[in-house]
Amino acid sequence: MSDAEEGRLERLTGMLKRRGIILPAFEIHGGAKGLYDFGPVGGRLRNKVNQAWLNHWISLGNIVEISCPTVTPYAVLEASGHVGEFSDFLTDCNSCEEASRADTMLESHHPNPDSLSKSDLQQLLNSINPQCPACGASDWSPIVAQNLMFNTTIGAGNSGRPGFLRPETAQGMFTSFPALYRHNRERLPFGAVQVGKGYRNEISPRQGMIRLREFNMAELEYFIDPEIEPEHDFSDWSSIEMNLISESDGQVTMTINDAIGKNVVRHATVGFFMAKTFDFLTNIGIDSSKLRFRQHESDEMAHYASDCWDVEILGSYGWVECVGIAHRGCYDLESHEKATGKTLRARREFAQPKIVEIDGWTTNGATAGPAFRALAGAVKNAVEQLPTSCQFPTQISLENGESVTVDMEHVKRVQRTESISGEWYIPHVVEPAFGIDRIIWHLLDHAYHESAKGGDEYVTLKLSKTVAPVDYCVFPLFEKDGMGQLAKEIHKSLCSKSAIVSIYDASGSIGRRYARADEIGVPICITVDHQSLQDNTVTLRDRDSGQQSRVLISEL
RNA sequence: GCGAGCGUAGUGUAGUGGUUAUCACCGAGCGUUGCCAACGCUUGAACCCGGGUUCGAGUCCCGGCGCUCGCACCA
Repeated sequence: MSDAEEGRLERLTGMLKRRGIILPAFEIHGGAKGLYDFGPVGGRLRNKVNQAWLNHWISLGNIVEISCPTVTPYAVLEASGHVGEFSDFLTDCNSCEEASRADTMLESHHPNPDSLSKSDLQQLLNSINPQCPACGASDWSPIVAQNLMFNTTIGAGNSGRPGFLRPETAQGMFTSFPALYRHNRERLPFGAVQVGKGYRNEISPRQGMIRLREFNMAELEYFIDPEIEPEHDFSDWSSIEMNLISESDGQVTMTINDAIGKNVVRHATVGFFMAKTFDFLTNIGIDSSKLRFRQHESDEMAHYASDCWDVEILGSYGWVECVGIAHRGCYDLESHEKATGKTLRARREFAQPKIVEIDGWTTNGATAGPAFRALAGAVKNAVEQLPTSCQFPTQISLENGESVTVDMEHVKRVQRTESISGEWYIPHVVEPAFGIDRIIWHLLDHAYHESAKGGDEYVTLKLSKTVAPVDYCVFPLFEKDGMGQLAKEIHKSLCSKSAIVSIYDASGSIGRRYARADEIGVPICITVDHQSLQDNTVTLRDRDSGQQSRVLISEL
């Protein structure tokens, strides 16, 4: 990062803290790494982003919103693979005892240290022996694997059982698949969305909002039948060229439709969600020229995924992954099925039912049991192998070499016709997963504009109207002659409208008040002046152009 | 935390140690209707988990987990 960029970043984070958008949490107690507050302005911003996200997906028509607990029993995350796999490789500085991630320290010495095994990573660490980012020493303890989940105990004392705070919202959507399936009238495809908190006990949180220990995430799990070719309409994006970094072709620019046609994007539903994600991000104010899709390398992708694209956004910390769109196959549902023995499947009917004839023998438990005692199980197995034409009594030899006589009273005929009308299969899942905090960070980063105004530095936060935390500021030119009162009335009537936030501000010069409003990105300022008292009009000032226009109060 | 009771399809349930695990509603498909839970045919779905006793466990025993009710506590 250049000095100029570093200066901008410092001024931006300073402004965010000063104006109550994003600030370090628990600061009066010394703060806590990786934990941030959304302040009085940021809280509203976060909510609007979450809401815009939900609306964006729910409008597809086959998506439902659910909300699952963050406290999660051990067994759930064991089944999902998180207990075993979800860990980072950690090494301690022997000089200052600061823990660091071995892979991140070696990033400049290996193309993808994240993919290395523990022993390879240890070898690389030994040969490079990097400096400790905290104290500068080069003396490291052996690498240990550290699980990234916050563990907790569900219930008190001896009756408590182990659990974790969820590291992602997804598992709750997989475990409630049967309810979702039935709710959706047993028809695929459908999806479930959830916004909420996730927790990862990061070893070294840094870069502000980029790596957090408690974070806001928003995930869609979209369930599809792998045997049905997906049909998506890409006409909305036919003229939009997207920046793609593909595993095989490197950096390319093409429409999403072409990318699917050329198999750069391997699955149409993944491509569809990439396009929808592009829309979402640009609608809320991400600069499309600072947005790219990067395909995971084979060694970077989770072993079960068949294709995965990250959305990376360019900001003060470089290109940062903010969204992951993964084709997860049947891995998740299958894992929970194996762990629980419950059915997590969807059904497809055959065009024609299959007819299966069953005709043979089995034992009659009520007579064969007492007759053969300990051998009853083996006799049953042997009898079920007998041909339909078998005559009783008959002599049969068992697996253990013994020979028994089976009478007619020990057996019964099994004869029926089964008609099999369909089959059960495990749906595949395509999952777009959004890091809301990272997206909000980049919204702010992209919206933050510095300019010179009369020799002073002037800040405008050019947030999109869909996410701007404050919709209107109402200013009386002066708080006298009834202007203050009229302005308060306007403010009050705006506040009474649902989903509208207005701020009343009468302190300081009018220019200073515009500047305050611009700094938190208020799109429109309303000013009550002398003329307002006579003709019931006010001036509307547009944030980005500074243009003013007069409108009737009744038309606001 | 204490005491009592209970865990069978999505829901509510039946099930003398041997059934292809009952019934109803329900869901899906097709048809007849045609506007606020209609009808017919086809079809789908379950014994909480783990041990034990037994030739054989939904059923008996033990442990775990969960739920309900009362008491205690509580945002």
